[in-house]
Amino acid sequence: MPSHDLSPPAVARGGRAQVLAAAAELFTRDGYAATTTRAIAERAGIRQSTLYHHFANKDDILATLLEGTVAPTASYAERLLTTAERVPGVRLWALVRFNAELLLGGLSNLGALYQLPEVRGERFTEFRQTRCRLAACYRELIRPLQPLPEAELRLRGELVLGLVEGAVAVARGCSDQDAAQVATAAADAAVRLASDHGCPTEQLALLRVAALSL
Amino acid sequence: MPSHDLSPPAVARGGRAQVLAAAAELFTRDGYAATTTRAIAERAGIRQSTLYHHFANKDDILATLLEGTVAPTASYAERLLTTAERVPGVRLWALVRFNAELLLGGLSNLGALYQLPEVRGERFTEFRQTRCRLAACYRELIRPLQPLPEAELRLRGELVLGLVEGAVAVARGCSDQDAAQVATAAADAAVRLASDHGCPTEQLALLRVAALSL
DNA sequence: GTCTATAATGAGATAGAC
DNA sequence: GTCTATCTCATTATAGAC
Repeated sequence: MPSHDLSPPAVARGGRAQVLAAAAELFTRDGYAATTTRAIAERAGIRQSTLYHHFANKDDILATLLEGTVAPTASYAERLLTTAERVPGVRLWALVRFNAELLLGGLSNLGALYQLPEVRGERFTEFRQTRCRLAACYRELIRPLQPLPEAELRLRGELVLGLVEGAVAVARGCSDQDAAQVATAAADAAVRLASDHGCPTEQLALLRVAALSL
Repeated sequence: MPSHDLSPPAVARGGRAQVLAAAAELFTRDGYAATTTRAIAERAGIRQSTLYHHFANKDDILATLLEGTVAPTASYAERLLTTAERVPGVRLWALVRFNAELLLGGLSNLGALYQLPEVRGERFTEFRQTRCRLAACYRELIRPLQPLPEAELRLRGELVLGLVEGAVAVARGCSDQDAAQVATAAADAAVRLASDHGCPTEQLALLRVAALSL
């Protein structure tokens, strides 16, 4: 056999992907601590003990899930920073929209799990670092919208990031709003939040078009 | 003895108040499910089983805690609605500031617990209803800032409320920011978020003064 | 890679003396 | 109103056969 797995992430029956999907649904619906490994296994169509063939423990499942949502967003954000878009706000809108859609659009609202106390553990170092990289990108996209001392930029960046991750809670509350609408609303709100002078609806419409064609 | 307790909520040694304070700290630090009744009791200076003399069960402790933060805020909000303040935004600023300070300023950041899956249970009906009343107040304070169809007003209200409750997560991240600063920043952000045209820093300064003297 | 079986632990809650 | 003692049950994780 080769020294590195060559085909691990294929969607197999009862495989890793099934377990992750099941865990995502249950973690977001019932909470992490309240979700038992039995419940995950049952939903994935395997026995509880078989989980430990795919993952080292329960934390490992959560960490995999979180890294899976934050890593693509950070990559997207870093690519975004290399593009030459002159109009301030367009890239921020695009990033928030991307971020919110990824968090909301999947099978489950993984964003709500970012705040979990368990995430302070060691197994989640990589996740936290990637999220820091993402936060830095947010700051770079806010900066041209509003000149701000570094400390205040930091705070504003965290508020915007908090708004995005908090949008999942909103989506839960408004049952008749679908994910795309909430993601768009979050992107609008983020741009408004970023700058002191806000952003009127007409200008926002232009921003959206530009952002969607990035 | 009288038919109703006449002096139950006094801060007694090992009493209800001690238990609540201990639970608040542990719930916010370690999470609800991960906090054991033993740990709460130990911190309150009593034995685990004695908890059940003060509360029916674990949920009962959490529900008491949550009702204790949302009820004063809803009362304040409803009083605010009866006052005659003409400048739009002043009352919204005041409410957000009050709300954020209460959530952040106590011993613990109870706002983070609002999103808990357990809160969907029956024991939390009263809490959820009070929070709905609070949300309605938020909408009434946003309305004069920005004319909006009812559905969009609803969404925007939820975003603002989410921002406030999410501010606790921000406060955790920025260790060098104290609660008052974050609360002020949240109030600023909320006013900016509420209206399409935002709110420049100078105008915000006037708003703050007016709000603080309400 | 999945299973059965079970170990090892710790949880919430109750009983009843003082 | 607090204690000691304990019940009952569910949990994570492991061992080892197939």
